[in-house]
Amino acid sequence: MSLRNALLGLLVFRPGSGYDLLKMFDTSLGYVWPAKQSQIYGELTKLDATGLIKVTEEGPRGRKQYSLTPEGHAETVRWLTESRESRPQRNPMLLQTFFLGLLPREEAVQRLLDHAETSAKEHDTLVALRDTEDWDKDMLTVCGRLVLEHGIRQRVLEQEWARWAAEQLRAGHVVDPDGGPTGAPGKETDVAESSATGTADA
Amino acid sequence: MSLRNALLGLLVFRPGSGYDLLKMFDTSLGYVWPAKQSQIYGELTKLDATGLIKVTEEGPRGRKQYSLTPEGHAETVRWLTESRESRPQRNPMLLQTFFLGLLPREEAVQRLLDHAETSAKEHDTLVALRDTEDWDKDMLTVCGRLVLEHGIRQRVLEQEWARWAAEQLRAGHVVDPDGGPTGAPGKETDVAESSATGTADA
DNA sequence: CTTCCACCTGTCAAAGTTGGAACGTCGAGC
DNA sequence: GCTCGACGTTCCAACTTTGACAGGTGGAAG
Repeated sequence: MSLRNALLGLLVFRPGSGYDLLKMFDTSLGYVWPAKQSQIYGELTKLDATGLIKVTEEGPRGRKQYSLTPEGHAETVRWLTESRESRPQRNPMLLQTFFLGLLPREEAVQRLLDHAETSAKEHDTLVALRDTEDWDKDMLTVCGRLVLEHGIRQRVLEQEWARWAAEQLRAGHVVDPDGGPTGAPGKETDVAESSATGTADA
Repeated sequence: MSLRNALLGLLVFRPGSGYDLLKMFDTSLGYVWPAKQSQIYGELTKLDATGLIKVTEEGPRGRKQYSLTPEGHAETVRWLTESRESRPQRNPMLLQTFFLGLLPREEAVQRLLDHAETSAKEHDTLVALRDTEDWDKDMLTVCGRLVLEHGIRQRVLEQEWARWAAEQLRAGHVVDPDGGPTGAPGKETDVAESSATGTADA
């Protein structure tokens, strides 16, 4: 339901075609709300039908420029005001982490360190972006920066956490079914045979 | 595609019925990978058909206890080893933040502070959980703790970021179309009229 | 002995997402 | 004059997720 709001949000600032919007998703908004071309065009058609946006201009290559209608603007503000239902987010990386005990210990540690490194690279990319001179020319100025900063902090967190977690595993804080901490460099460090529930986060 | 792996992962530790698995999702795994009952039962049927799991016991109330087959175990390990495609995650909160400039300034600030408070509450819940005595009785010991720790750190980040962001907005680091920083307590602090791209993160 | 709750499964429609194919056009450069 | 890349749209099949409905059983408490 939020792709719809993302599109409306972008159209508040300036009218644009499906292609324009697609570009914005690819270069920026997509970092917090990915969307494919097929989905965007489809949603635009629906929004047009609903009357939240309308075609205000038709360009050369069959280009259709959409603009927000007053209803569309109202809907956007309503959406921003609406209370967010904070549902847990899917996180493939944490899901895997949950079951990392099934891998040999060194392999598990490596997985975590890889994550740290990936995050470090992403971090650098985002920082470079933040420090770009012409930022203000291309981006939603203020709030875009807030979101970008979140991304940067997030990457720092991922790095620190992953290294900490790797250390935990490496240090042998692994408890086998019988309870004692294991130091064995054995093949498979299958953890927690006896119980199958865990707790995590979003 | 990962619900499948989540189910397999849980079944590695002990056989269980759809109902058992549902419980685990509700109380723990669901924090990193939410799933509804209808989805779980459906997926179990499919996994059974594929031969990755099989019914090893039928209980009183039509209960079907599933266990991993060797193929299922192999698949789980394969999945853990497989490289993760780090696709950006959807984040409704950041999506809204992106467009927060459409709200009157004080309202926007309040949105951010609300987020901080929500995160603080979640943080406390997770910390309480971490410090629970009988943790090891109910949870996947080691890796579950790693994931839990991630959740805790994440909540700290959210709080700090949200307060920082609120401060940024409040401090009037808002640039109007003409470029100058705005201090006006005006009705609508519509930001960034002139440009419609932003950059964010996952 | 009845009632209620926890247990336990199944199915379905609707919506959201993914990934890809297909098709046409304008402009720049060779 | 041709080609190629960027522009620009539409459609579709497959899969995932959500939310609800529908139904049946065992045991404990009153």
